[in-house]
Amino acid sequence: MPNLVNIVIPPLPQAYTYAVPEEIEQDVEIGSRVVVPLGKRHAHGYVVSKFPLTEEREQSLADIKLKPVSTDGKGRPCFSVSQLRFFEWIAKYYGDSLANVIDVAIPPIAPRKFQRLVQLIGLSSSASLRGALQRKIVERLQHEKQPLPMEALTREFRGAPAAVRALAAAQIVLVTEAELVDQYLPSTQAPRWAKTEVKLTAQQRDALGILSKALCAETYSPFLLHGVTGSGKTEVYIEAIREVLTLGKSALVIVPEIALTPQLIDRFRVRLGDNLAILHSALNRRARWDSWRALLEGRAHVAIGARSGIFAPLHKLGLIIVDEEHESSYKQAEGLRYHARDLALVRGKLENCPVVLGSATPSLESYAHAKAGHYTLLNLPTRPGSTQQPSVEIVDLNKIAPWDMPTRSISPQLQKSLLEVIARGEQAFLLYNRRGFASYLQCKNCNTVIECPNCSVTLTYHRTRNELLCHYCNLTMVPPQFCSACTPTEDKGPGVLEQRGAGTEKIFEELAELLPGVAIGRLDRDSALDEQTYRGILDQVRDGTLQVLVGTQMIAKGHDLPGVTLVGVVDCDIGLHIPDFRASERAFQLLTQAAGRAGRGDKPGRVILQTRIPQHPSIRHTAQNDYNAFAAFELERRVKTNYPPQSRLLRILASSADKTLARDTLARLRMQLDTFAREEKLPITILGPTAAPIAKIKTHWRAHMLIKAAAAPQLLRVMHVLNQERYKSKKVRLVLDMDPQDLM
DNA sequence: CTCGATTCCTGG
DNA sequence: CAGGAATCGAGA
Repeated sequence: MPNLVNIVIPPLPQAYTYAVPEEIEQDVEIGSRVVVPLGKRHAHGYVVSKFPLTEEREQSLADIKLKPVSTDGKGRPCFSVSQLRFFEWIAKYYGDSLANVIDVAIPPIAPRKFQRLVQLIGLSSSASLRGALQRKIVERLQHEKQPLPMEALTREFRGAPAAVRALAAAQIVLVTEAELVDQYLPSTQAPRWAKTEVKLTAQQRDALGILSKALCAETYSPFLLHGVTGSGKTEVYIEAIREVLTLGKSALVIVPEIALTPQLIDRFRVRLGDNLAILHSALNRRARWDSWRALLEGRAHVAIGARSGIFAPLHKLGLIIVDEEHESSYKQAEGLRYHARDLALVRGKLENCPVVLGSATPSLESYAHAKAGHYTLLNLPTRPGSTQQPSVEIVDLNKIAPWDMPTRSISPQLQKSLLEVIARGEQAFLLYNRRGFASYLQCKNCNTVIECPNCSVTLTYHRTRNELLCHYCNLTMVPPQFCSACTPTEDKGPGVLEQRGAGTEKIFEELAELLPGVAIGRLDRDSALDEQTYRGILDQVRDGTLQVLVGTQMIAKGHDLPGVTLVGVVDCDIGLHIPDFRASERAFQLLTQAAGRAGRGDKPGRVILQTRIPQHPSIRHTAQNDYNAFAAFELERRVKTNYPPQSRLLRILASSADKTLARDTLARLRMQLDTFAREEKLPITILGPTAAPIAKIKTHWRAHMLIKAAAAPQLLRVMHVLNQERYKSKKVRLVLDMDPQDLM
């Protein structure tokens, strides 16, 4: 009787049963990547279960003809059994297929690449060398300690292959075949600034002490490390990881994509050695696959990765760290909408290991868990050494007459501080969380605002490109001079379009006017097109080439630039008036993180918050540097309104090219769910359907519905019902988003 | 009625 | 997803 296996073949949602030929029995394990005949072709799949063919199985499989699996190569597993349990949990929780989870979790395999290496073996009495070329090659090899790739020799000397062949025949050189390992290789030498040994502060030692106990225990234990900006959370992480490694276990570190820089990696590598695998979407295919295999084969014991790093194949996981746990970018915004921080906790539970969530501004979800005693709270309330938290001043824009403003957006107070900072040779960050030059163009005559033809948003004017740009579908157009919506009138002529609302480009211009001769830079998605330019701009701040940097939220994230002593938030109110229950929380996090960029060196930092609502909790508590007060206030509001963390949410987003179909579909589903909830006595609240805040994106009309429940299991039952309906109409796309972050 | 295009459906 | 079957619809 042959053994059978269930194979998942992404993107096909279900599993298929195949027979295992006896010859390759040992090569087919859970997690093995196999080749299977599927219809008239061959496909790649993963083994997800293995079982013998019994009588009853034969019955249930009676109407299908079993085909055999085969392996390509060794058939080593791509993931472990415990990872499979994790994948199954994810599939169930997010209402997706196991196949899709595996597809998202496993990096695409890269074909192995080999290179020929040439090394010197025989003694090179020059007498035995024939020709100048052979002599040159031998000379070249003598200067190298390590074997040289054939490719390099060929590049250097024309006709090298033939000469090497001759040298090999004469036993002077040895040519070997080696697999080309294309892993991430940061600077091999420790960078100047990276300290190999660090003395922990008393606070850091205390936090580490509590963690240490848990590291030995082999049980799930979640921690919330609440450390103010600049308090040195990374040092605690690194020391904890070192302990994990001495226990013979492995550790996983998740950081936001934007923080996963060569600098950070060097910092870890200097202290942890080459034991490190990096998982990063910017790595090429082979490098990513190589990191994966290094972990799988136990050659590396620490993984650092962005969101998708949570799937890393570590053995004997002893610690999971999620840095900046409040970052909403940990939630995948499309496809499998998983939350890496939430999954870190799930994985910790499945693997029986501690999980550390770190942040200066914890999410309310994590704060609530800590407060309820579900997580152990670790505090780093101050910066190490003599470094102080910056002093914060709120500037109430209501109290300043427009004619007293040095420029439209810069207050006298901010101007004064900027001038002082520049005079002292220090640097300033200005946060303005909006791209472009003008948010929209409006007709002076008829007040029509230019909107994107595909999306229900205004087009932003970008002056450096001289284009109107849609931030949702990337449509660009040449800005028209006059309004096309109204007919020109006798007295006024055609409708003139006015620029309204500012963006970073506008603030940049105001600064240039205000501070002639000062080197000002801009950091936003438009100026930092790729990793390179992004690093470049920050390096210019680091080396003092730039004195003032204006930018979007990009400038608020994690940089440690000692020269920056002033942070100005040009308009704190952006983002506070959007229809999202997390608006206040996000604003507080952004403001506090931005403020945290100031005064990280020896010089004291200063923060200026410009606002028209100075009494707003997000702004007030940022100014007082009081996370706990803000969190307590906001949590109470969430309790009153029954939003997370008080409740759990499931969002159902419908979109369709037809203007009413999306909403009608949801209305029908709502009736169905109402009935279901009544019959099953399911305590849920359904909000909507309503048009989504952005009613149209890329010509598709959007409607949504929110389901609230006290706990996840109720939402999972709803999800199950909806999944039946999900693919019934091709004209409407239904997205089920568990624990949504984005409600737009 | 026919041919090519388009949609639908299945795969072990 | 890919391949084949079923269905559609324009042209003869």
